[in-house]
Amino acid sequence: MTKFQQKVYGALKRIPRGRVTTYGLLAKEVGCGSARAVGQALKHNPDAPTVPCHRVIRSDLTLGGYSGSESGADIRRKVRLLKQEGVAFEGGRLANPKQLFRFGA
DNA sequence: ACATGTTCCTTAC
DNA sequence: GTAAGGAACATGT
Repeated sequence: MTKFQQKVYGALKRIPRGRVTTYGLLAKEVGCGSARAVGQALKHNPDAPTVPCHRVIRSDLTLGGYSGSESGADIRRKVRLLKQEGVAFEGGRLANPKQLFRFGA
């Protein structure tokens, strides 16, 4: 567990239910500025239920990836979880961009 | 829309 | 210590 991961997970847990964030915003929040580093931290997710990585999507409002795959049953589960929290996806994209959560906003 | 470059962190040799 | 990889973003063609 590195400090970077702690920061990423901390910020991730700060995301309220029914909202989602993007790799870019999350990266900016943790102070790295690089979404790829965040993706690495998320894919290493030591505690999946403690770290709602499914609440993190791409800046393109697409799902991006999940469990190391950009498509598959994992992605479907991700959408399902988000939908369960009130975040609907349409056409593989976030139906409501206003549900994007910005840190400090 | 597709291809290329950039940026930061983690892991492997 | 050096090299390669990754759930991305931005820019150019």
